[in-house]
Amino acid sequence: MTVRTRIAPSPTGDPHVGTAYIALFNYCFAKSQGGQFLLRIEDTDQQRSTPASEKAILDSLRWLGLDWDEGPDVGGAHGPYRQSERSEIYREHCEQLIAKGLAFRCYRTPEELDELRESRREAGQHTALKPADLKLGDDEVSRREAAGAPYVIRMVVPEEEGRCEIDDMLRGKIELDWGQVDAQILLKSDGMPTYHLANVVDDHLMGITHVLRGEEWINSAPKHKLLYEYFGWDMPQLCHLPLLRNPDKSKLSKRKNPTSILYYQRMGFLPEALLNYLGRMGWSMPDESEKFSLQTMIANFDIQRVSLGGPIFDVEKLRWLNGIWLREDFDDEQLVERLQQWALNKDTLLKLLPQLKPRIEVFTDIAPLAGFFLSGMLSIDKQSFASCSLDEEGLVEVLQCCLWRLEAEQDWQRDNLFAAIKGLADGLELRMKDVMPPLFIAIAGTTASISVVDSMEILGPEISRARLRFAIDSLGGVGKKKLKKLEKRYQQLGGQA
RNA sequence: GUCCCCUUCGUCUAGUGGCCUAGGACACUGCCCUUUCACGGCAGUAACAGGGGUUCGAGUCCCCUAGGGGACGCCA
Repeated sequence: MTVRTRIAPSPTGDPHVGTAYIALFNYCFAKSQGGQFLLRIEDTDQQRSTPASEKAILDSLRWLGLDWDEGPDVGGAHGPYRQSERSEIYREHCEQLIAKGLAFRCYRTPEELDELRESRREAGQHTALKPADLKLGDDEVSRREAAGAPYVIRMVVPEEEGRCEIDDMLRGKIELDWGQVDAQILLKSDGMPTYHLANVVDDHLMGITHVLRGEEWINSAPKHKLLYEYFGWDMPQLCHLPLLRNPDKSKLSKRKNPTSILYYQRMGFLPEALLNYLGRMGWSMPDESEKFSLQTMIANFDIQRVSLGGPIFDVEKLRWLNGIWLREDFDDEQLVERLQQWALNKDTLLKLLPQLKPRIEVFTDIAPLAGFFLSGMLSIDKQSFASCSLDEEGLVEVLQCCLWRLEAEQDWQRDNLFAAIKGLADGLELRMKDVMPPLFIAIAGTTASISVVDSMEILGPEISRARLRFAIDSLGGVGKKKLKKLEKRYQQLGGQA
């Protein structure tokens, strides 16, 4: 048996706990049956993937203890495969399908596609575009071809009504309408494959026998089934896992919850506890025990014990579990080691010292000055911002815009951070004198502190962003309507910058 | 809007037709331990979404309704 998780680097470089969640179940499923666990990196979307974001996600999985196997040699690369390195493979497979009449080149422009969808929406129900909808006259095709117009390769799908049956290991038979299945793009105009093509081709070449993925993929399963048929390959067993949720039950998102594995790492959670907690999401041990190691989970793993309701990620319970882990499974020596790995080490001190030295006279001055570097969320409330020049509404606006700006910041260094904040202040037509104090309070808890951009650099993006969010919340948060207005304004600024 | 998935305490869950007077865990409350706080121990509040079937018997099987979520991209 061989399973594989596809990992998609996020544009911000944050490795998402949802990814680790899926990876964990793939890992346990494979290992419990003596199988292989492979990784595949999605990097054909130029927006998302950078070497840094890839590294971040691989490091995170390794930190959690989810080591992947060296899979079969597919297209000349080992390890966690990268799609873009083998774009030729996907093109070849597309050509095969075209030759068999199961795929076609499509020269439709984005504008035409919008129109087609719109008219379909008005007339009927499904917005799925069929090959017949997309077809152009022969002379029009050759005209665009001659003009060197960009094209994509799409798959042929059934035009007529009917049902497609999908087998799910947990849900049994799922029936979906062919009507909602569109002529999916397989190869984008830049020559890169879409998930759907890459997924099927990779899985076949890698010898994947079981696919465990998030339930957001259920609706595209018919496309995948069709592709397997087109290629004449056996389809792996499918298994759709529930999605992790925010407290408001929507799909887990960073706006409402810290979702980055790096955040939990920086906050001082143990990888053992985080992994354990993820294993309790939608899954339970036969004896219902709460605390278990990865090895224990594997030894007791039964995919049928997955419960289908989307579990809410509850940081409170994760904290409790982490406390149990560090009390029960670590003696003082081991804990010292973990603490040093975390932040209590020479490197951290060396980073802090240049900031601290001018401000201290004796060592004991350090604790009050640098305490916020070792803290999670600070104990601040509305009162903490009383000395700021802006009113509460203004404070929230500034902090929210800063948050957005800093969420987009790829290169987390003091000078970049300063430039970002300065640019934002200019755009908002505010003086730095008004913008900086709330930032100081959000990041350090007080305006009497070391440089805020240096602090942010040392704290790292995860904690810094979380503190900004926390500060916004302590000021009462941003209402939905206001958020939209603000977002518009912020986007206009983005145009200037 | 259309299609799909899901539904047991506030939250994570046990439950695979009789063992369910629905069990455990987090959180919360109270008590004990303790110079304090925490840890630990003990106890308490709290759920089968609603309605119809099937069955001798339904949290468990079927149907309808409601609610929640997801998908409808040259994102994954």
